[in-house]
Amino acid sequence: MRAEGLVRKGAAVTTTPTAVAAGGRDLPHPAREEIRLEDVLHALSDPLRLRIVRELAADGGALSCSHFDLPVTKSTTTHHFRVLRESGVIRQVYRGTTKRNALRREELDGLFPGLLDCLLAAAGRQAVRLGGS
Amino acid sequence: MRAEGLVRKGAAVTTTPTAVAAGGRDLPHPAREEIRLEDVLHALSDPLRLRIVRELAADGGALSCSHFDLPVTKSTTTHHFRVLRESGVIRQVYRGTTKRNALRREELDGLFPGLLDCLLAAAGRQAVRLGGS
DNA sequence: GCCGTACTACGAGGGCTATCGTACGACTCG
DNA sequence: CGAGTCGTACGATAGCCCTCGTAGTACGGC
Repeated sequence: MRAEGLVRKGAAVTTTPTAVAAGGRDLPHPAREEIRLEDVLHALSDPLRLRIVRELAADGGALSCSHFDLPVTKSTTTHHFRVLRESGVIRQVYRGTTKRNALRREELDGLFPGLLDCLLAAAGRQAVRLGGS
Repeated sequence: MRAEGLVRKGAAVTTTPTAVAAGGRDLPHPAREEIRLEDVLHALSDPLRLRIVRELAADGGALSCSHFDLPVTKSTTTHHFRVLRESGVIRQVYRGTTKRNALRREELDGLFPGLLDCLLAAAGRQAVRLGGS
């Protein structure tokens, strides 16, 4: 399928980098005031994303994407991190070949005091209740 | 399929206030232990459902579906209430031609202490911040 | 018995989401 | 430079979700 849209791209093509994802490699984050509760709840309503957030909170620092051993492919992992970033839950910063992911804890606490701790506590309780660690 | 629709309580039913309450129509609710945090968060990630829950919490009692003036049709309203019920957020009981909707506050507080209050507070803060009521 | 009210069931449409595979770009180290 | 690692972009697929309209059921009152 896929018509032969690309013909040995490395050959005679101009190879202009288009700088779309190049350049400073900045990632779009919502401003603090733009974070919406519904988006945060939706982001955390996925088991995989909730697990990511729990691990980030447990570590307290910044972890790379590859640090997580998730039962999905890299593409899907990228997708989930993007959802978390665009909802304002985490902040992503490039650092060499890896990316550092960290909770936006202070901002979230400012917007919704106590919510993050309540959610993490609830998730932890449920994990214990369901036989998890 | 409806072979069990023969409940027909019209006869000499005990009319216990708590059990079958006011009708032969029972609605399926998840047991307390079956309530999952992800489902609750997903249920509350919809603006309409979050609004319903806020009104229920503000009233503190049981409100009928038709009490809410939502910008959707009745079918959609039914759908949203069903999502809230099946996720364990609210309890629905028939009473005559109407249905009473109430938060399952005690059970939720038992499972996830403080979570509901945090969520309601966060929703209230956001409503104020966004110029709403 | 009959009608109005309150809500449900079912089916359909349109959009979003989760997942994957493949191809590609950016960076580091030999 | 070349190879390897880390992550992204794009296309595709399947499934879920929100919405609606129509038709139907249960209850209460006339």
